[in-house]
Amino acid sequence: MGRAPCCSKVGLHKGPWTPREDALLTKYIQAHGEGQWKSLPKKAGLLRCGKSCRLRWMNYLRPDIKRGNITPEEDDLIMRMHSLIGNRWSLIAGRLPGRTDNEIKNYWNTHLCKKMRNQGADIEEESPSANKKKKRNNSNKKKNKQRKDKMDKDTNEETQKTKVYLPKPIRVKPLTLPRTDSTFTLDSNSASGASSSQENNNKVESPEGTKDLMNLVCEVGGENDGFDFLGQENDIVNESDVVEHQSYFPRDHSNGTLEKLYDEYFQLLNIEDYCQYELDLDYFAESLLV
DNA sequence: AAATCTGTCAACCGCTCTTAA
DNA sequence: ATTAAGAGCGGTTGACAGATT
Repeated sequence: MGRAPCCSKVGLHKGPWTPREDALLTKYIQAHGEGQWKSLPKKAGLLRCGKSCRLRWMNYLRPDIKRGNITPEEDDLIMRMHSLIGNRWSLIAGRLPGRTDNEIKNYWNTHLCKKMRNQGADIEEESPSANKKKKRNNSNKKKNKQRKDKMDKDTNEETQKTKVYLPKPIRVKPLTLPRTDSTFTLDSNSASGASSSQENNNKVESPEGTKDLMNLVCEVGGENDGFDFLGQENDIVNESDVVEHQSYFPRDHSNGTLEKLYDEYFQLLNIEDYCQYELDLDYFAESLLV
């Protein structure tokens, strides 16, 4: 539709947030709640666009944000989830209470991508942006100090907050194709999530691929109930959902898609580890179907 | 000690999806 | 049915810190 970017307004601040801005935003949201991002900056007395406010809140200021290193358990879950659904960072983050999609995405790009590559996975050698990063600007020591001071301050504030690890709500509807351009890596040979267009060979790009994923998600959800491979008696979805889901299933198994997904899914979740995540995956499926 | 390189991550951008008028 | 605003997502950028040369 060609709307102008929300941050295009003259006079709006961009770049790193100041402690004062953080305080204003936090105070406003604590008083009035989240939402109405468009009008929030004005009401809160911020010279920021709503989008920027939302991002700052979601990725940094929320009280339930979990700080600190990714644990090995989280690391493992991220890898498995990524193998399963690709770069759906918000979905993956939804499985890791207190973690943000941005954090997961960054973690993947900086740690796991490399790790997978070292393991011989079919990951691209280096993202285009990684090459560009090599040109650095090391000036502006003043900003260095400002940032450090701010981070120190934030850290102190963080430690004083009571952290409540609430699961992140997920906006996924099982009956619609979530994104027309969505791609899902379901090729277990690559065991990777393919983060760039260079890896399209490993992706299922068609809408059919999307359907496969949604079906797979339903399978996950029904598992504890002795799930039906065709999703016909999935206790989690409601009746009407089931009908529509069935219409998505490739009834013609001649191409073996469903069987392949099934195999890959259990390869990804080998029995030992799966026991560890069983409860979480069950919850995962339920939350997807909200 | 200075310059350069590399890793990290907050923030931005552009796009799609949802919803309401 | 159409349109526009709001919301959210994933990709990318760039500033900064620490490591290396």
